[in-house]
Amino acid sequence: MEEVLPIFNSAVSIDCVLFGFDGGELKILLIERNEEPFKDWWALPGYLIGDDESLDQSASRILHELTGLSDIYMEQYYAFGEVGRHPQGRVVTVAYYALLRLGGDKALKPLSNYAKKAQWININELPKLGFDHQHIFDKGLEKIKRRIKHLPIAFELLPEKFTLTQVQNVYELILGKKLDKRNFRKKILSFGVLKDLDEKQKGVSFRAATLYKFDKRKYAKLFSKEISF
Amino acid sequence: MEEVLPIFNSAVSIDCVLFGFDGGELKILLIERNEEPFKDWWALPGYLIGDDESLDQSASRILHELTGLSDIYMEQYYAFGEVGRHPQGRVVTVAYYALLRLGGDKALKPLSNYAKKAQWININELPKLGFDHQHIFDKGLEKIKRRIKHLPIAFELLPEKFTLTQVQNVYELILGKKLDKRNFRKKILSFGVLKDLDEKQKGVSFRAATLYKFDKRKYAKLFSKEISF
DNA sequence: AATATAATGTGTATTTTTTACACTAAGTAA
DNA sequence: TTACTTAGTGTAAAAAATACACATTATATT
Repeated sequence: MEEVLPIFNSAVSIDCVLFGFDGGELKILLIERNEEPFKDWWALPGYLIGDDESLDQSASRILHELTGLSDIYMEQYYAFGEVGRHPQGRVVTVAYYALLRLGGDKALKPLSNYAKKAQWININELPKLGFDHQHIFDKGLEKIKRRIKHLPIAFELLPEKFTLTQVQNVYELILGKKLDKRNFRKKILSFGVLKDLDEKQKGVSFRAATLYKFDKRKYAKLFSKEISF
Repeated sequence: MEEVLPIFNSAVSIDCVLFGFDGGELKILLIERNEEPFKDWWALPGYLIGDDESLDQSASRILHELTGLSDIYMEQYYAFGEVGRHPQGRVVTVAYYALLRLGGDKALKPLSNYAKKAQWININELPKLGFDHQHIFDKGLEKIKRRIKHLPIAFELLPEKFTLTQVQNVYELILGKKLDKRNFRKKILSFGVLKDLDEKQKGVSFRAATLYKFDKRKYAKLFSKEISF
């Protein structure tokens, strides 16, 4: 007696929640869609996985095609599969997030015309999003809030050289609350992943702050360590 | 100009990693498969999602059909989608875990004959598993290790009434190391979710320990709280 | 040159949390 | 009654988290 064989009638997509920090603001990357469904709507960059790609590979490729960005390490955080979430059929989407350093160099030019354009938008001024993307974004924000408390992932948002005040700004934006300056510095330095560059900020109109960079080797070690019970 | 429409040529499945605690051992629930591929192999209980079910609903239904268990709260933790992971086509699987109290009452009887049988197996004595299920299990174990450090989820593994020593045993099994008895008790009680039942263990051959139960209301509150930076 | 401005950068005392550590109490079995 | 086995308990020390305020420095203005 034979059970029903798998029926390949579904699709799997990837959606990317990319956080960026720019001009003191926390932003995410959205595209303006050029295709139905939700043509002309804003949405998270996302598309169907390819037949010969793992989920991770799909995520990188899709991000590249829709935004022009490459070499971005993204982390998978949840799969969304409500029945009616895609109007054209059953599409389960796997969501990824990443934290990015913004600033001049990385241009946004969709290679596919599936997206009209890609743009960084302040997370407090999000437009109405297509599909269930608002929900996917909300979960992504929650996720990084939890993460940032345990690991110094905030550095991924900053340029190579940064000041401690900038780091604190990122934390305050993500956590949505003010932190004490002295305690913050004490704690963030205690991770042991910041290197004092013996170098000052340039082009600021008041006292220049010391620049730091972060030590990738030590940073990587932190990820393997676990807090013990 | 028209982009390619979504092509519905994939399948999505659910796999469940159910942890159970019994006789001082940490076990997971496996099925012996009755269908190709991997007929006669051991595997995690899992099957394809249904057309009219969300992922969560599918997970509950599949678990029930393959093991007879119902009313189990499972949590999604990762999606696995390597290209060759399923020999019959592209199947992306979404993994769920749950912690269960074992013991007499819950019988294991697969309703579907997709599984020959379901059985609890010590996590240190796992057989070779079909598909990439060993990998899925490994990730699930990692996940609960991290979780148990922050939230008292171990109680989900215990019977309604339990002793503090039993709780400690569960922690030690999951974390894979010995813990100090006094410090453990201090900490576990400090969560404020345990209720002293003023009642002793019965039928043990030495000094009987005090029984506790856990307070579901306070327990639920813990989940919403966050540790602040 | 002097002054105002705005952000940088620093220390300590207090409280809370974590850790390390060893013996007595109670119940059962022989 | 004795031997055995597990339950149950406290304290001191160390480490981490918190609360809190002012002097310093570079620039811009007059």
